[in-house]
Amino acid sequence: MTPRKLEIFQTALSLMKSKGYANTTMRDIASAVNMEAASLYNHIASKEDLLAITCFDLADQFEKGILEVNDIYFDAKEKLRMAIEAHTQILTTNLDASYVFIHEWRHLSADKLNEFKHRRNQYENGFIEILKLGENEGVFNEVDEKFVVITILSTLNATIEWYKPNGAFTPKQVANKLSDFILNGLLNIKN
Amino acid sequence: MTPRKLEIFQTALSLMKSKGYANTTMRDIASAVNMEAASLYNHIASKEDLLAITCFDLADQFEKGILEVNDIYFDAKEKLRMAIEAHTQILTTNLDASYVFIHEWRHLSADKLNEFKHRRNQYENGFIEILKLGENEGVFNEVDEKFVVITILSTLNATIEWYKPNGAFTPKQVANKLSDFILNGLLNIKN
DNA sequence: TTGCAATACTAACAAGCGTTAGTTAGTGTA
DNA sequence: TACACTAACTAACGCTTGTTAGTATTGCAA
Repeated sequence: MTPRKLEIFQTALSLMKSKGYANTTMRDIASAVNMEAASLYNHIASKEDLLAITCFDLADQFEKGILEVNDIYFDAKEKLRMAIEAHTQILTTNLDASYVFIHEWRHLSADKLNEFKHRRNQYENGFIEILKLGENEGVFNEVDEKFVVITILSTLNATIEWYKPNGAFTPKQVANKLSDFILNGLLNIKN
Repeated sequence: MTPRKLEIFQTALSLMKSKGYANTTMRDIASAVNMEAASLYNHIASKEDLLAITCFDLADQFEKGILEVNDIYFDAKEKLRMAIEAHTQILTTNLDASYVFIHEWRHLSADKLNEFKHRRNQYENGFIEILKLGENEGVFNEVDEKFVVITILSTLNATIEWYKPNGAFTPKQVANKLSDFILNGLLNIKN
């Protein structure tokens, strides 16, 4: 990844974050990096590559995170906190890419779309494993795992809608807020 | 709204749900209702109208819901449950429209986009009102309200990713699951 | 029965799209 | 000096898009 290619990716992701994939043209991206649209093709193969490489690179990171958590022996509560922290770390350190990943993946072409969905399913299964462990331990409430895992991931992904890299919270602090919310809920324990 | 116009809207929303707004062409919609693209313009003014009318109609419903909840005297816990139920009712009884509302609103043109964001902010403020009430009552944990309201709404909106109208749960049951999750969290109280 | 409004059609336009072809200037290497 | 490589350019292609103009058909109201 040459510096110029990196610049193109970062610029493209930033544009796609604010305007969406479909509304971001190659000419938009080109003019944002001061070149002609045709010149982009010296660096990337196609517009879809920008999306696909971004999506699958992040998918790699997410998978690596959940696999590491599930490879280690810990109780479910601790595992869930670790998985949440890993997820949050990736989101907050790749804000634009994460935004595109979460909102624009359905613009992938058919075969890549299938692969993407399959890998997302596997990732969800990693969380379901933790939930089941917690239920066996008696630590988590018995839940509809599919419902809960979608809910948890939506909760985590909401981070990209408000997080500012130089704002009040470190990624670790965000992860703790999210873990507390997911584990304890909104109610004050006294009540 | 004539029957034919209704059919066009429902068909368009269904297509936009599966393919996205940008990838759904007027010719797609037309052929799905067995007419030519040009004929659609006897019923609707533009492609964006399909999106805008859908978004603002749902916005009306959401606003009405939160206003009713906040106009009634109740404790915060009950109010939050009511707001969650109202939100879930609208989502589950307008699945395609809700999907488009949640995922495609950013394709609105500039001025409508501003109005949309403004109204979404007002809706969030309705929830923040409940959160503050709950903190004053000592019932809710002290929280960063902006963080929590975005998190809650993301949690609620995740419903459209899995809910099936003729599936196992009524809207009311879904609302209860969501309320329980948001209020109590995942942890078994015994622990 | 006439006339009008609603609804469909065919044909086409202007704009914008991603991408390719062919070329050129600059840079480092044999 | 000669060559190859990189990265930029101009020009254009083929296609799709939302939309408009103009016209035909239909069914109800007068």
